[in-house]
Amino acid sequence: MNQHPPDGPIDAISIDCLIFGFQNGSLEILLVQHGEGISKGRWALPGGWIKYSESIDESANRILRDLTGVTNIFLEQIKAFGDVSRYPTKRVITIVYYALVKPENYTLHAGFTAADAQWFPVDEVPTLPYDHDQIVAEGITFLKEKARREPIGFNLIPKKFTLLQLQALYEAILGQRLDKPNFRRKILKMNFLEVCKEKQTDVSHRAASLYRFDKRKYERLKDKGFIFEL
Amino acid sequence: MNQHPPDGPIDAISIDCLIFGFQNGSLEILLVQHGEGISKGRWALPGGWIKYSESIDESANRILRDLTGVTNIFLEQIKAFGDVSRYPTKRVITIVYYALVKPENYTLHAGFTAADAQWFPVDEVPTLPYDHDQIVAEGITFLKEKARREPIGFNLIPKKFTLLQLQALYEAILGQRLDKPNFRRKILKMNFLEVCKEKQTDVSHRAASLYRFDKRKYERLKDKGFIFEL
DNA sequence: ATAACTTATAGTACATTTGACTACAAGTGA
DNA sequence: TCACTTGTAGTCAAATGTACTATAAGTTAT
Repeated sequence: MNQHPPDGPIDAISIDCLIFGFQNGSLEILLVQHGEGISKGRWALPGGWIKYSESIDESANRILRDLTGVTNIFLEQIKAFGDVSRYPTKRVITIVYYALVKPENYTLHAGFTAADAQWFPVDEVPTLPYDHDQIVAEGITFLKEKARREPIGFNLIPKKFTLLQLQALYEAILGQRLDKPNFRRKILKMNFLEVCKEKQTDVSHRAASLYRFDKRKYERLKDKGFIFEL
Repeated sequence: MNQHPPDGPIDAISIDCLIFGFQNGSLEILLVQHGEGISKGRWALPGGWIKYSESIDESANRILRDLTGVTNIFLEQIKAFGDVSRYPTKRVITIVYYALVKPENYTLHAGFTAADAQWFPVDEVPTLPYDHDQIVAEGITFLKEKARREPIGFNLIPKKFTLLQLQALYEAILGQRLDKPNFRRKILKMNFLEVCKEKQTDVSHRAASLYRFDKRKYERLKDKGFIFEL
């Protein structure tokens, strides 16, 4: 650990981030356009090198922060990708993280080697270089599974939301329609949603109640053996 | 990729293997005793370095094969572990794989830098060096989740098995008792088990039917949307 | 003001699944 | 033949899932 500068890169290992957002009723992914190097001009997953002085989790957080200005968000490792020829110029193994953010909270600003940064709906993602297509595909599968069994969806919508918004989110993630009354009943029965006093505004129909995800309640239930399952 | 000998090690990244077996009614893990180096004499997870010429999956398979003589088994990546100080002498990130094997099929032979290799019941695993305790703990959690939602348990028992054997396996993995008639009903209803004509032999009671896991049937069901769940 | 429309929210009825059981069958060995 | 062990089938109430219908509470057009 001493023969390297602590903030130097370990150039055999990189981090790539799958950043999911929910906008206009569909699930989106954040891509950056390379401003230099062999993939100049192409869209790819935001990524970077791990430094000697930081853990891989810290590294992922730093890279994401530098690319989006976002801190303190839901960020978790998926797995490592390490085919021999996945990266053209040398042997690089990459560790993939995914994050869930609310796009409206952030203004994108391309930094470092990125010429641009932009959201793409998951079904309109262009062909990506390296093995990023494979990473995106596996990441979406991973997210679907995860979202079904852990209440992570709340990271994608505003703090206060209507049940229909929540339902629309899950329909987008899972790729299937859900029955409205049944969805309401199921999710309310879980007992970790709290009704706000406020109601929806600026809608041209009956205003729906706003709800809030009560993380404490959820944690307490989980400790007692409750398992979220959509 | 050219400035390195293809079979040289990438010494910033290693592979560690969590090899699960089912024996004497309990879930066990394979450990090796280090024969040299700073951890000489201590038990730890079998692991090794990734070579420039092999993918990480191939690497895991090779390491496992060299340590156990086993090929062609269920082997899958869990995730990477990369805390800064997880390894004492230098910065090493490790990618962890897990495998499910039938211990009775293999004779352990310690190789390479290992002085010995031995099975330990999961609740009798000694304190391990590095972050291997954490890896084992996370790995067991991972296995529990996985076993509940994918029919991987069949890799731990003989091709032909009784329903009670299968139940005992799941009780060991999940760490809870299951009701016999209900377990039978549930698993048979899934329709991917096939009754063999044979029955159990050498038992001093009514012989149970032997069953076989029909992978083809399972795959067909899965394609139709069926989801295995314990 | 009222009708038409949209979404919210409540409720119903039926099928399926789960969980805790009981009962009986089929072997073994004393 | 009886006691004992394990295998296998079945029962029943409770909980859950699924496909609906119905009504409430607003908005907008007439």
